Amino acid sequence: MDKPQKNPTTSQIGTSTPKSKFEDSPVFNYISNLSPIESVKSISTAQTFSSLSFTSPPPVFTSPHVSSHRESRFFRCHNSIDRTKPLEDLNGSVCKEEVEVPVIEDLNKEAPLEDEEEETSVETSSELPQILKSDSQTPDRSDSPCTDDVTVEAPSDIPLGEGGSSSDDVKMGLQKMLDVREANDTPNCGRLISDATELLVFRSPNDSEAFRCLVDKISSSERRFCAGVKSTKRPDINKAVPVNGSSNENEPLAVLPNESVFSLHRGGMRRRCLDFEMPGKRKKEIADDQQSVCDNKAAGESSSRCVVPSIGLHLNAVALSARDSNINVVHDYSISGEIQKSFSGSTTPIHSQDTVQETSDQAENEPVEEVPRALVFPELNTGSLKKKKRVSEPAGEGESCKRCNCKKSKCLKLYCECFAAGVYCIEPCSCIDCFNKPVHEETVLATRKQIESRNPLAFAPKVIRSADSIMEAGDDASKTPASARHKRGCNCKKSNCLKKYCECYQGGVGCSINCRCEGCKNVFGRKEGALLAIMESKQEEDQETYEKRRAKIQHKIEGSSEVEQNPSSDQPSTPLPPYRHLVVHQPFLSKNRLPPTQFFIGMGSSSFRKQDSDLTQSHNGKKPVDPVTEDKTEIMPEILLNSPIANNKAISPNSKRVSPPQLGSSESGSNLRRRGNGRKLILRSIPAFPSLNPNQ
DNA sequence: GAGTTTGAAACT
DNA sequence: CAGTTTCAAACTC
Repeated sequence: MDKPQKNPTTSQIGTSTPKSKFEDSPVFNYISNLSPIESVKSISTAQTFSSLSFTSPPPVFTSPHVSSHRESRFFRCHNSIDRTKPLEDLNGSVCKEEVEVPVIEDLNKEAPLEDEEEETSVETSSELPQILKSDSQTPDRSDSPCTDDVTVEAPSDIPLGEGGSSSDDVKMGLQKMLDVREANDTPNCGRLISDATELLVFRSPNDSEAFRCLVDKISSSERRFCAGVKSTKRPDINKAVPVNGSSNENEPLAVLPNESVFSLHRGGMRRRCLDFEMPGKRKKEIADDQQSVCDNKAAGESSSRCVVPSIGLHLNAVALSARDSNINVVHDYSISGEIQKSFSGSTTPIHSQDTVQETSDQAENEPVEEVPRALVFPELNTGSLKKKKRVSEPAGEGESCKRCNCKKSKCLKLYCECFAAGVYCIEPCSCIDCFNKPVHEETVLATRKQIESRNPLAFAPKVIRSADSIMEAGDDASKTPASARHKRGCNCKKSNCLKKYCECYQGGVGCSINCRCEGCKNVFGRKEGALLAIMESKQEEDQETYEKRRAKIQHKIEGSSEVEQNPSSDQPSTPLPPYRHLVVHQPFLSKNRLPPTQFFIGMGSSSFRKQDSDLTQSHNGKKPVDPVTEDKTEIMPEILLNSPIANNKAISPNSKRVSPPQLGSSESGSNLRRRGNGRKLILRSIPAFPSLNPNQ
């Protein structure tokens, strides 16, 4: 992996522009082949999401893993990019902007270190970076949409973690950086955050909102280290390092974190939940103990925004949260959860590590952090159930951090949003008799397995987004980044797909052939078949013709859209999800890559979906084209043009349940590819699954 | 906040 | 596979 990656890394490092070169390069192709992930970076992020969206089969909470991966990815990307510089800089100058650095600073800040501590801190700082790196790497490997990133990071990481000498150098560099940062403390954090966010944004254009959330999280990376680390690891790390013994520390630290991270990513879901909880209680305690500035920030930030937790976990959640929301509210837990994820990875592994470090740490000082997560959870659990009803945020917003209100399902069925999202219930949940907690991990896993046995895609994101358009670039780089659609489609009869009752609408995607809805007026895209013809023609046509059509369609749409939509008049009436307008823009996207935000938009737009649906319809012929849809067809073309969207076709149009991704996925993917460029996207996402496990 | 509506999930 | 029931979110008042 590393070798091939390097090239990409360099290119990546360069910036977005280099990417194209990359992609073209044989090496890139080779890499892409290796991993399901697509090459395009900007898209890649999106892809990652999409891919992530599919829950990996792993016994553990797959979905969570995914999420964690994603997050990590973002980090990675960041890190990778910045990282290269920083590493170099370490020797001499320090790069402020790098994400990692900020983290380090935070750590230092948070926990003033004594002489011994300083060493530890140094190590810890190194560790942290390593962790980040590792995170990025590992996930990349598995998920690898960001293979490039991974490759980039890999080199840096290796030396840090493994090589003793290198580690020393790294430490030195880190310290320097820390020192510098300390000088700049607050400002740096801001910068770092902003920088990080920017980087992230650039890299992962996919879901604007989701992205934001991610970004926030990333920005919160500081938090993670501060709060999350504090709560879970941080203290441990700081203390643990010394405990372990200076000499040995290096290796263990480097190694463990990485591993843990990996495992976490893969197994992450659970932890994530844990993390969430952690934040609630632990943060405070930790904050008290350590007083870290970071915490303060975290607190302030925590209010922040988004919670992407679910995102990671489930695309659905992400999509939903992002879109619907408006979500400004971020739950602390979400952040913490992320943090934990990043660090903690799989529960067991994490624990082991943590426990080790913690034990040492505990011996020295703070017991609080010591407490094993499991322990923590229980408490949280007990309190959580009732405590809070949903926080001020309407449930919807909170989606990012899922909160449920289950009374009879014990949060062990898909009725439970938390469970469905692959996350544990947390305090904010108002569920009763909740079993979706770390304490009942076994039960949760068993139940999950059961459900998955019934429907392998049960925990996969409901809304599948494909970012490939770019990949397909062959068609048009400009094309919409990705289309999204509901995996199964909706079955709305009364809501006209204009309310959140409709999962398609809720997910911010248009209805597709897969939908069995009646009177569909989905603002994001009505289900219709007419588009097929267009699609086909589109494929046939040269890009130029394609674009021409697009322009025409757009014009038509612009003019007609209101009229057509009018039937519903819904658009106006129903608040459009944030993406909507974005979607509109997409069509316009030219070959030039869209800014991240744009991609986002595109992703969100359901319209693309329709294309897929249309195509599928033509093939399947399942649903007769609705009269309404026909009207829409005009609109659809835009979408079609824009979206290379992958089709779910993997999913049987009729069947409610999606065929298992794994088996079908590849096939479906092939099928998709056959049909059109757009379809590829879906398939790719599927491949990601396997990767997760193996990496572990 | 309580009650109703809605559609997915689960069950038969 | 289709129909029914259960469930919890979304929505309304």
